[in-house]
Amino acid sequence: MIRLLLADDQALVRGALSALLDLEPDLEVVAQVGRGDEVVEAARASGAEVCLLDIEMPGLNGIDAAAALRRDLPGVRSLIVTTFGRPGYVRRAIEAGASGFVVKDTPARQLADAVRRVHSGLRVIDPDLAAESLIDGPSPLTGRERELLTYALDGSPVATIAARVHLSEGTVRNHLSAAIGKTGATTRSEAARIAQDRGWL
Amino acid sequence: MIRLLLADDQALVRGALSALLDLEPDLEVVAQVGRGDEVVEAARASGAEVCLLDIEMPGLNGIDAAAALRRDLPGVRSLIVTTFGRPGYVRRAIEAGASGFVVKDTPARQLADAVRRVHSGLRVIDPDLAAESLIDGPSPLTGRERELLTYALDGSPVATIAARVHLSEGTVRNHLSAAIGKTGATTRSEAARIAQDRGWL
DNA sequence: AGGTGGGGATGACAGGTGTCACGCCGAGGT
DNA sequence: ACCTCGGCGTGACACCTGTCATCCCCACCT
Repeated sequence: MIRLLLADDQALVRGALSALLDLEPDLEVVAQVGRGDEVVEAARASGAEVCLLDIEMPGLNGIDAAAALRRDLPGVRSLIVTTFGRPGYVRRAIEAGASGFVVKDTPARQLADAVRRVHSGLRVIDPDLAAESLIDGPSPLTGRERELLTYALDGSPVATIAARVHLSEGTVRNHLSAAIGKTGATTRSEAARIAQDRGWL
Repeated sequence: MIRLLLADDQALVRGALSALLDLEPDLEVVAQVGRGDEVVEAARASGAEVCLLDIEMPGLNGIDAAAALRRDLPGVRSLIVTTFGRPGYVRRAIEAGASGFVVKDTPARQLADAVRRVHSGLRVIDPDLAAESLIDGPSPLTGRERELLTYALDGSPVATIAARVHLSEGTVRNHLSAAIGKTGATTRSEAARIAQDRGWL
C-alpha cells in the first residue's frame, strides 16, 4: 500500500484526484492540503510516502515545497502535477529534488503508474518537456532582472516598479532593457510574458 | 440514474472528476470531451442529461458551448465548472442558458449535489459570485473596445494591434483610451487585466 | 428632421519608455 | 594586482503612448 499526499489549491480537483487514485488497490490517499506551506507538516503527520504537488499554490509553490520535503523528510518522494508544462519548471523541479513531473494533460490512467514508478525510486518526466528544458537551457536572467520582470508582468509603469523596489527609475529601465535583450522581446510586457512561459520567473 | 457529460481540456482533471462522480450511485458519466466544439455532438450521441462544462477550452469556450446546447438540445442542462469565478462569467453563463455555475474551489462533496439540483430543474449559483456580478453590472465596453483589449492583453504595442485589425494607429489609441477610462485604469495593460478579471473579455 | 451613439480618422502635445554611453562600487576568480 | 560581472546610478535621445479636440459616416430611435 503506497501512502499518498495531495497538494492542490482547488478543492474540487484535490477531491477528484483522491477519488481517482483511491480506485487503485495499492494506492491510498492519506492526506490532502490546499497550501504549499502545509505540505511538510501534513506529510510528517500522515506518514505519506509520495507527495503529489501542484505548482501554483498559496503560501509556497510546489517546487519550493518539494525542496522543503527534500530537506526535512528525505525519505518522502515528490511528484509535480501541474497545469503548465514550462521548460524552466522541469529543470527547477528536478534541482529541488522532485522525482517526477507530469502535466494535467496526461491521460488519467497514466497517473497511477507514474506514482508507482516514483515510489519505487524511478524518475518520471514528460519526455517532450525534458527535451524542451534541455534545448533552451537555464535562465540567463540575473536576480534583479527576474525580480523586476515579475513586477512588470501586469504592465505596471516603470515608476511604480521603481517605487516598489526602492530603486531609481533609470536603474529599473536599465535592468528591464537587459531582460528585453535576453528574451528577444521588444517591450517589457513581452519580455515578462516570454520569461514566464519558459518558467524563468 | 443521471447521465453526465464532462468537458474539460485537462485529461487528468476530466478523468479524476469522472472517478469522483461515478462514486455516487445515482450518477453516471456517459461521455467525456476535451474541446468545446465537441460538446453538442457528444451530448447527442451519449444521451447525456447534464453537461459539466469548463470555460477555458480549445475550439469553443464553455459559455458558448452552453449556448449551443441550449439551441440544439434544449432538454439538456448545463453546469459551468471553472477555475475562475469572474463576475462577468456568471452573467454571461446564465444568459447563455446555463443552469448552474460553480468554481473549482468548492468542496468535492458538494459537486454531486449541484449536479442533482441542476438535473431537477433548479439553478445552482455560487452566492458570492452572484452578488459580485450584480454589483458591478454588465460590461460597459463596446465591441471594438473589447476586441482591442484582448489584443492588448499581452502588452503588444499599439502599432502591432493596429496592423492586426487593419485600423489606423490613432483609432486604436482612441478606443484603448476609452477602455482605460471605463475600467479606471491608467495604461492599456492594466485596463486589459481589469477587464479580464471581471469577465468582460 | 433631428438627436444619439458606435466606429473611424487626423493632428498636436505632454509624458512615459527603450536604448546607449559612461561612471562607480564590491565580490569572486586568476 | 587585475579582470569580470552583477548591481546601481545619471544624462541624453528617439520613439511610443495616452489624451483631447475636431472632424466624418452610418444606423437607429423619436
